[in-house]
Parts: sequence; C-alpha cells; structure tokens
Amino acid sequence: MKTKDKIISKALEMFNESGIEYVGMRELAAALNIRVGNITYYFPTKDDLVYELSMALNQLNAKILSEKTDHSIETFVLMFRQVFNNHYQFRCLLLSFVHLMKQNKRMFQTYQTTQDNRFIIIRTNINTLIREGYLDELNQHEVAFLVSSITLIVRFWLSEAAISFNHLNPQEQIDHYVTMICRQLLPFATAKGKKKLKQLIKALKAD
Amino acid sequence: MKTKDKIISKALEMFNESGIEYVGMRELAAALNIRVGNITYYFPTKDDLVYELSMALNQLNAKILSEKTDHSIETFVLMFRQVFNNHYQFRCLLLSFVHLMKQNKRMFQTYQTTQDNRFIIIRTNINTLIREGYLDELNQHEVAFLVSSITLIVRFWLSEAAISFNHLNPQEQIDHYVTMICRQLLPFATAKGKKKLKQLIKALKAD
DNA sequence: GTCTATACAAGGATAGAC
DNA sequence: GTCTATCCTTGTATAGAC
Repeated sequence: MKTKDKIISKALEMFNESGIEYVGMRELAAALNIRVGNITYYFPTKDDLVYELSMALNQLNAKILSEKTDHSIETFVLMFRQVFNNHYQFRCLLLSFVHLMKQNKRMFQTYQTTQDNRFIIIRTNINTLIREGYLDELNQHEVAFLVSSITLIVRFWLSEAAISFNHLNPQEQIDHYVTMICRQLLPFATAKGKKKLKQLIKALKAD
Repeated sequence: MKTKDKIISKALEMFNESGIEYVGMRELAAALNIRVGNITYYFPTKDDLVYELSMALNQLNAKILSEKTDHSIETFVLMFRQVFNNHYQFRCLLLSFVHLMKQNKRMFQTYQTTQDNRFIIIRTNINTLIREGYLDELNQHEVAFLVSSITLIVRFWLSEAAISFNHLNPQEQIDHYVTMICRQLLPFATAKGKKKLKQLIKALKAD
C-alpha cells in the first residue's frame, strides 16, 4: 500500500475512534511510524486530509444513488440503510459535521452542491412514490416538510445515536433510524404503501 | 457589572458570533480589556466557562417547563417555540453540541440527567394530549418514535438551520422547526387536534 | 479576594536538507 | 519522497503584586 493510502486508512481509523479534533498529526505519524512532515507532503493541512475522507464518503453515497434500480418503496427505504452504513464507516465526519462546515470552506462548498442534489433526489423519489401508488397525493407544503424532516434524520442520526444510543450496536442504531424514516412516510402512505412499510418496519426490528 | 458577569456575557456574545472553538482566551480577555489570568481566576478552564453558559441555558429552559400552565396542544407546541428561542440565544452551545459532550464530562453528565427528564416530560405531555382528546390512542412504539423524532428536531434544528437556512432570519428559522413539530403530531391528531394544529401552522407561517 | 506577568506543553504549519 | 528543525498559536498553570 502506498504511503498516501496508508495515511488515509489510518487517519480514518483513528478519527473514528477518538474524534478528528482529538487526533494530532504527531500521533497519527507515530501510529504509522513516519514523520509529521511526511504526512504534510501528501496533505499540506489537516483539513486537506479530512477533505479527502469526505470525498471518499461522497463517492460511496453517489454509488448507491446511481445503482438504485427500481421505484419501489422498499428500495427507497433500503437506500437510506446503505447510506447510513456508509455514514457509520465515516462517522468521524458526521460527528464533527457542523464544525467542519465552518472550518473547511472547500468542504462546505462541495457539501452544498451535493446536498442540493440529494435534496432534489429525495423530493423526486417521493414524487415517484406518489406516482407509483405508495403514497397519497401530497400538497407542496407536505412534501417540503417530509423532505425536510427526512433530511434532518439523515444528517444527524449519528450525532443523536452517539449521545443517546451508544448502548446499542451499530446495526441496531442504523435500523432504528431507518425505521424512523419509514414512520415519517407511514402517515402519507396508501394501503399498498402502508402494507410494504409495515413489513419493512417489522423486518428492521427482527434483524 | 461584576467582572465574572462581564466575562460570561462577552463570552456568550463572542462564542455565538464565531463558535466556541474559534474564540481564544486571549481574544476574549482582549475584548474585555483584562488579562487572561483574570479570566482563569473565575473560570480555571475554558470548559468551566462553557459549563456555566450551559447551566444558564438549562435554567431558562427549566423555567419554561415549570411555568407551563394548561394541557392544551397550543401550549405544548408554543413551549417548543420558547425553548427554541432560548436555544438561539445560546446557539454556540447547540452548534458544538456533540463536540462538547465528548470533551466536557461534567456537561455530559448534567445533560444526561436533564435530558432523561425532558424525554419523560415530552412522553408525559403526549399521553396528556391523548387523554385531552387532541391525539388518537397510540401504541407504545408510535409514542416512542414520535418522542424520538421530536427529540431529534429539538436537539439539532439549530445545526441544520445554520447550514441550510442561514438566508432566513432567526424567527423564521424557529417557526419552520416549530411547524415541523406540529407536522409530526398532525398524523396522530383527532379532529379537534387537527383543527388546532392547522391553526398553529397557519399562525406560524403568518409571523 | 482580585488581577498581572510569565512560562510551559501541545497543536498545526512551513522551509529546507537529504 | 522523506525527514528535521523551527515557528506560531492555544489552553493551562503558577508566582506574585496590590
């Protein structure tokens, strides 16, 4: 493995373990048995290293969206499950989310554009679910708030879980928040949609 | 004003403006035209200063809960509006929430106990709303997820707003998330509850 | 009890030798 | 591509003036 990749992989491991702010460059270098200046050669600043990690997460999530095949409500919900799994792999980023957005301008800009996309994708998907007969017809305000609350869950489930559910294992935590998304959809579901969603909720509990 | 109070008030002002992590003790001292050691006299560490701020917020919120008079759904919803106003006043704390919980053990412990209380209070209030005929009978899972999603909104609305809605003024942001809470309740509301909630949503939009 | 001056350790960043 | 030496900033600790 190239030095650069070693740095990325070790950084992710240590950042996830202790939090980005609590892992120093000296510590990271020591764990890799190289010198700080060597890390600096590949990543001039710590922000550059963090940015690289965030791009890796973006890529994983983009892959999930591009691989989404059908228009069923199960696929929609399970897509979030995959995204949450990626979030967990890169949890250091999600847990320092607000902080990073303030500090790292490049990350903020990248985030803004990708998130504008995600926002649109979720809204489009909800409209598709309506067309496919999983959800009732919704007015624009209902759609807007549904998207908004789903977005809130997606962004902050990990932060909430870290504080309130650290007694559960990761997959249980993930399934709790995927269930929460199902329950956001449930009030607006048709009979067909309700049936599928209840199956999903049951399956998530059984895991 | 006593020096201690001056420090607290200036710290809150600067922390809110730039973020806790980005205001140094020297900067704070300079703004107050005193020396760093003088701050240290009142607050041995920066964490102690932040803790003092968090206690002030706790007290404000506790006051709201204690002053809650009736059992109507309006009072329940508008209670959140007041809490969100307090959050905004102390937004530096909310925006560094996860970070602070990790760093400051005393804050974490205080938070755990007060939040266990809040969790119970919200659940109790929801049961009251059921008894008072505003909400339908709910099974325990429905109550649990309703409480959980309201909690998520309360904890992270400010973080979300800081990233996505900084073009809106504070009151608009607050009303958006109070509306979101109304919409969480709406699917479970009785005819009486629906009527009241729709009035509230309309009133929040008009503000 | 209140405040100043100063020192120290740890963090990220940088220039330059090899 | 790797490493050393150095710099600057931050939070914190302490000795002592008033």
